[in-house]
Amino acid sequence: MEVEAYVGPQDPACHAYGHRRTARTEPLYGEPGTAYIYFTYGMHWCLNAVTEPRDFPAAVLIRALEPIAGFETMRQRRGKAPLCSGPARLCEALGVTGRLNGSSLQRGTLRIVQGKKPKPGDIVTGPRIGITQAIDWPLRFYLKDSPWVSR
DNA sequence: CAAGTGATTAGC
DNA sequence: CTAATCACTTGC
Repeated sequence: MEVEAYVGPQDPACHAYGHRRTARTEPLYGEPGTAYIYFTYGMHWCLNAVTEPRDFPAAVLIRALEPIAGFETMRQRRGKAPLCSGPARLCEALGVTGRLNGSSLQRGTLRIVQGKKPKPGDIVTGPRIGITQAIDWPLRFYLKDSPWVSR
């Protein structure tokens, strides 16, 4: 329902800005379809999908999902609504942690698969949330009028 | 609105 | 080594 793009070495908000390559950012340099999962603010996990070929460090942050199954499990993990609206909320609901960092999102236990194709014009863009650099880059993409987007 | 929380990072 | 930062969430 909602993602943000972090588009590589030239993007000041990307963890791999200036080709920063450390233990944390290493998965960003991997195959497209790799999970990049990082821990932030001392308590939250965030899930990204690596998007570009090996050695070009770019990814999309998954910010919101439409929950379609496993409500009871997600409810137990989260304790409350919203279940999957927010990058750290959806990780908690799905049980996503650093254990899956670097794994394949195409063949692993956590997968991203083709869903309903949105109609032209249903996806809109806007500024990314929660960053201080390049805030004017319209790299947040979300489904118009969706009740599931985080904002 | 501010606090919580600890890994990560740059800079000595 | 130290200190600043942080792609967030919750509760006031």
